[in-house]
Amino acid sequence: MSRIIFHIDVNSAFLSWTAVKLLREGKADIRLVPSVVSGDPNDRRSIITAASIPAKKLGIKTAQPVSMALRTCPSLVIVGGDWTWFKQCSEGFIDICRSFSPVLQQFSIDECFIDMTQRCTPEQAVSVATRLKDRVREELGFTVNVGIGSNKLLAKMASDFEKPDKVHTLWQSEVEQKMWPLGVRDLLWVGKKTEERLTAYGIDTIGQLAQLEMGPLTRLVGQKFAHQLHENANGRDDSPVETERAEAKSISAERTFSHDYTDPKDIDRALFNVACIVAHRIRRHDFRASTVSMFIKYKDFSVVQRQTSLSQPTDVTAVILNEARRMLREVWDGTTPIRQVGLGVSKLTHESVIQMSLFEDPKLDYYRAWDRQYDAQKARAEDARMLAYEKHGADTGKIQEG
DNA sequence: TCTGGGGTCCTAGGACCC
DNA sequence: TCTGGGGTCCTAGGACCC
Repeated sequence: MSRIIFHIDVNSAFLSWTAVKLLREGKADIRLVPSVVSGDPNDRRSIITAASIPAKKLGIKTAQPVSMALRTCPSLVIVGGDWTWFKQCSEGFIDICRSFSPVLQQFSIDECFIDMTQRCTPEQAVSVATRLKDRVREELGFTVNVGIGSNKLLAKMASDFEKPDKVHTLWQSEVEQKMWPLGVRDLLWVGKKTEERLTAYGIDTIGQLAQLEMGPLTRLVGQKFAHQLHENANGRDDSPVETERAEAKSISAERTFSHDYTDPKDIDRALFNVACIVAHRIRRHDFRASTVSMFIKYKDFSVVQRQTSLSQPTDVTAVILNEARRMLREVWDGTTPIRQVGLGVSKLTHESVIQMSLFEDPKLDYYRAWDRQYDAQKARAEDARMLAYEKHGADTGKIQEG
C-alpha cells in the first residue's frame, strides 16, 4: 500500500530558536540581518552552526570557520547557543508534530518524520501539512518546512526544496520532474567524496545516477552503497518510520585545543576531562562498555585512532582513562603538535557483571567512590543551573509565556 | 579561510578455528 | 608437510549525517 510520510525540518534551527529567545528578551530579530550561531563566539577555532538567510545570501555557510565568515562580513552578528533553550524549542516542535500523528521518528534535534497514511488522503496532505507548519509558527514563533512523499527519502528530499516556511510534495510520480534534474550531491548520502567519484565518471545529476548500470556503480562506491544509491536515485525507500528510539551504540567526547598542544601534561589533562565526561554518561544510562577507543588529530588534520577490548565491561572512569593513556603512549611520539583528542566507548551493555573481587584491583573501590562523588557533584550543578534558569524566567516573565 | 562535536554504518585485512 | 575455503571476530580507517 502506498504510504504518506511527512518530513518536518526546522528552518536554520539554532538560529531561529536563538532569534525567538532574543525577541522575547526585547532584542532585535537576528533573522533579518546577517547573523550566525556558533559554538563559542570567542574561540577563533569555532565554526558556524547555523546562519541567517541574509548571511547565507552573502555566501556564509554552515560549518564554515567563524574567522572566515567575519572576513566576508565584518558586521556579522555572532551569538552562542543555549542548549537548555534549544531542547525546550525542540520538545515543543516535536509535541506539535506528534499531535498530527503518533507514528513519529525523531531524526535529530530539529527534524522528524511522521507517518500520515492513516491520518489523511494524498489529496488532503498539503493542506494538513500547511496547518502543521502554521501551528508551529504561531505557537512557537519559528518556521519549518514540511516535505511530503510516499517514503522517508522522498519526504526528506522534498523538505529541502525552497525554504523557509514552505510545504512541498515529492510523490513517486514527480521524481523524474522534481528530483532527477538535481545534482548528485543533493541526494541523501552523497557527500563530497562520493560526488567527486560520480562526477569523475560523468554522473552529474540524480537522473543520470538513477539510470546508471549497477556494474560501474558498484565499482565506484562498493556493492552495498551502490544498491542504496540506485534505489534512492529512483525514489525508492521502504524503511519504516521507527517510533522506538534506538539505544546508543557508542558514546564519545572530544576536545579541540585553542592552539596545537605539544606538552604531554596538556594532552593528559584533556584526556582526563573527556574520560570523566564519557564515563559519566555511561553511568547515567546505566551502561557498561567493553571497548575503549581514543584518537588524536594532528595539525594537518590527519587522525590516528586506537581501540582496545576490555576483559570485563566497565563504567569506571579510571579504567577507561588508563586504557586511553596506554594507547596514547603507543601512538604519539610525544613531540608532534596535537590539535584535538577524543575518547569513546562502544560495545555497550546493561549487564551487571559479577566482579571477581579477588582478582580486582583494590584501588577500584577508591575509583568507584570518586565516580560517585563526581556524579553527585554534577547532579547538584545541574539542579542549580535549572533553578537559576527557572528563577530568571519567573522574574522576567519571558519563559512561561509560550 | 583554515576547518566543532556527536553519532552511524561499511569495508578491508589479519587472526583464529574448523 | 602443505594447502584450500568458509565463518567469525577484531581493529583501523573512511564516508556520511545533523
